[in-house]
Amino acid sequence: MATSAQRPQPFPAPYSVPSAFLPSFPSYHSGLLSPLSSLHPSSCAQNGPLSGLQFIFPRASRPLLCTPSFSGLPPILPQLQLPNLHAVRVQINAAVSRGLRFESARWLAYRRNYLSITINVVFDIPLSALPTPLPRSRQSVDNHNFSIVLDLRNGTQRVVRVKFFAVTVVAEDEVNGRPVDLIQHTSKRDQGPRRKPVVARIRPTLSDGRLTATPISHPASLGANRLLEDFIPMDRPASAGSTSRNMPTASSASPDYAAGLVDSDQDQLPSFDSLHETAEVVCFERIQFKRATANNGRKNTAQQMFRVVAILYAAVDETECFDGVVSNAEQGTNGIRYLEIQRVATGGIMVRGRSPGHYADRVGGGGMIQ
DNA sequence: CCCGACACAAATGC
DNA sequence: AGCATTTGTGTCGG
Repeated sequence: MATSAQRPQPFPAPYSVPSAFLPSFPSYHSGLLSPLSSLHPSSCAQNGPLSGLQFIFPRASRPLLCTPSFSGLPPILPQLQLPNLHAVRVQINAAVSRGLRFESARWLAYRRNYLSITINVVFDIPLSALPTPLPRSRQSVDNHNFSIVLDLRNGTQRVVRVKFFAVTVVAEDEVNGRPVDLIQHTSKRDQGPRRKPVVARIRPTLSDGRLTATPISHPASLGANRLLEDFIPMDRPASAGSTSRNMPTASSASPDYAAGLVDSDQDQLPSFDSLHETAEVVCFERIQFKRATANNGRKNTAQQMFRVVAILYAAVDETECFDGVVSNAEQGTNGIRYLEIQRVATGGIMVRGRSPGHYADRVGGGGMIQ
C-alpha cells in the first residue's frame, strides 16, 4: 500500500453501530446539565434520540463525544464530611471524549492516537449543611470546610482537614488491576517531553443555586494552545521562584513531577481565560496508552483489555496521615498526601499497537475507517 | 506481535 | 489563498 494512500478518517469515525451495541452514557445519570456541554464554544450538546447516548457536535457534523461509560466502584474510605458531620457524597463524571471507537462490540484505541479524557466532580451537600445565607452562584466553597474521617490502626478515628481536592486519570489492566501507563504529550508530540497525566487540583463551588458543589478546575491539562509551559510544575506561582525554568525534562524534574503528582493549580483563585471561566471539567488532552493490549486479534489467546480510571483525591497534610489506615493514596509534593475518595472506570478497551492498516483485513479486527 | 522513532501528508488553524 | 501547526498513520529496526 502506497504511503500516499488516502488518509483514513481520524477518530472518531462516523458512528454507525447497531443499536444493540450502543454504549450507554450513564456518566450523567444525575440529570444535571452535562458539564461537557460547555467544552467548546462552537460545539453544541445534543441529547440524541438514542437512549443514553450523548453526542456533542463540533463544526463538522461528526460525533465528537463517543465515550465508554464510567462506572463507580464500591466506595473507598475515607469518608468525606462537612464540619457539622454531614456526610458528603461525591459523583465523578468522566468521559473519554476523543480517541476511542466502538467497534465489533468493544471499545478500541490505538496506542499512538490521542485520547482526551474529561473529568467532572459533583459534591452532594445536604441542604442543612449549606451556609446561610446561601453563597452566590458559583461562589467558591472553601476547601477547608471539608474534612475526612481517617481510620487509625488503633481502632480510633481522626478527622483530617482537606486542603484541596484533585483529580487524575490512570489506566489499568481490566482483569488484574495492574497499572498501565498513560502518557501525555505536548503539542510537539515526538519532539517534546512526555509525562504521566498530572494530578489536577479542583475547587468546589456552588453552582447556580443547585445544592451541589461543582469543582472548577484550572485549565490545568494540556489544552489546544498550551504548550511547554504546562509541563512546568505549578506547585508554586509561576512568577515566583526561579525564572520559569524552561521545559524541564522528565529526568530533570522532581520525582513527584515525573510521577505526575504535581499540582496543576495554585492556591489562589485560578485565573481563567475566557474560554474556561465556566469550565467545570478537567480536560486531559494528548493522552496515549504507553503500550498496547496483548494478543490483539489472536485466536485462542486471552485478549488483554485495559480500562481508564478517573480518580478523585482529597489532599491532606501527610503528617496527619500518621498511623492512618489508607487503602489508596499517593504521595505529592510539599508534604501533601493524596487520599483517594472515589474512582470510576470504563470497561475493557482494546489497544492496538500498530497502525490501523495493519488490522484492516483481520477477522474480527474491524476494517479501516471509512 | 509490540514498541519507539522517523516521516509523510491530510486536516485544521491563523 | 498560503503557510504553520496538529495529528493520524505508514514504515522500519529492535
